[in-house]
Amino acid sequence: MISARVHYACLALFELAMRADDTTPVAVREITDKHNIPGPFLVQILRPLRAAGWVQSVRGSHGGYRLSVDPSQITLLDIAEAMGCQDRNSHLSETPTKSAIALQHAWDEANEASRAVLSGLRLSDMVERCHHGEATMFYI
Amino acid sequence: MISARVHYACLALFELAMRADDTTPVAVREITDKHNIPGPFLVQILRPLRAAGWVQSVRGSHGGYRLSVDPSQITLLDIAEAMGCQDRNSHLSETPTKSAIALQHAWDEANEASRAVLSGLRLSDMVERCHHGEATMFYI
DNA sequence: ACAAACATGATCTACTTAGTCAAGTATGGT
DNA sequence: ACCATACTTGACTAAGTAGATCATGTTTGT
Repeated sequence: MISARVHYACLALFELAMRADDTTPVAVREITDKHNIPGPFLVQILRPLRAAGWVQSVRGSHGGYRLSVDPSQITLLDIAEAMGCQDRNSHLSETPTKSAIALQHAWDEANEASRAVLSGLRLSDMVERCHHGEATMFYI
Repeated sequence: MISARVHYACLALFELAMRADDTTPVAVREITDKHNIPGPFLVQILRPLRAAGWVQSVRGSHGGYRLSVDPSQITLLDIAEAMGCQDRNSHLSETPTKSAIALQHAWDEANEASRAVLSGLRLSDMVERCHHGEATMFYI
């Protein structure tokens, strides 16, 4: 359900958010090293993030990336959707039966439930969680 | 998130559940015709359903399938899991960072939310929904 | 000029899903 | 006994996606 792209994108954004007070840009290399993200893969993941206006890139020597929005403005759902993953969640034909429609509603409900969770988690929340340790924050 | 296999499996089980009072088995052909399921594909979908003990097969002429459990005993989550879909939901390496752990918790939460929806929908509920029409049952 | 670092587009491989096929086995009707 | 019907099993193919890599170009600081 969650692709590696989305996961890596989130890790990169966390990293940028955590270093947002420092004005010097963060090199791709620093992120891939710290989070074990396969080298040039992150580059193509950062593209949609830049297209979404969430990060800025600085070219040339000492270049890198910088967060360009407030971390409380982005949710995990936003990130997941920006990465343009394929959803094969519609199974309705042109002439769906009652069963198929009822079933599709069920899938939609389930999907909506997980989207609700992700849309409730902002980038700022996640950064806070990382700083406070994870022991007491999950109640599942 | 929901594969065609799971969708088809549910449709087949709906059909069997709706005709459970009739004791004559339902031929695969009848199900594929009614629900536009590609021919021999349903056959291999019925296999895990039989393995789970939810359907019985009758061989030979006038054979077919019959539901062998109470429809209130099976949930959509049960069906989805019985179809053995791949989950690529764990993104943790051997030495995960705090960020990766916090993020994985978020994915798990989202996943759990949708599982909760599916585990709340029993086969009997779905059959009822099909019979009553779908207008008033969803509140999203 | 040179090196560091981002930009872009093409490409490759492995895996999963969806769907098909063929040969075999069991059962009921004639 | 024979035959049509219908399930059983396992192998197989096709297409699409995710994950990852590479080569080449461009920008900027020293």
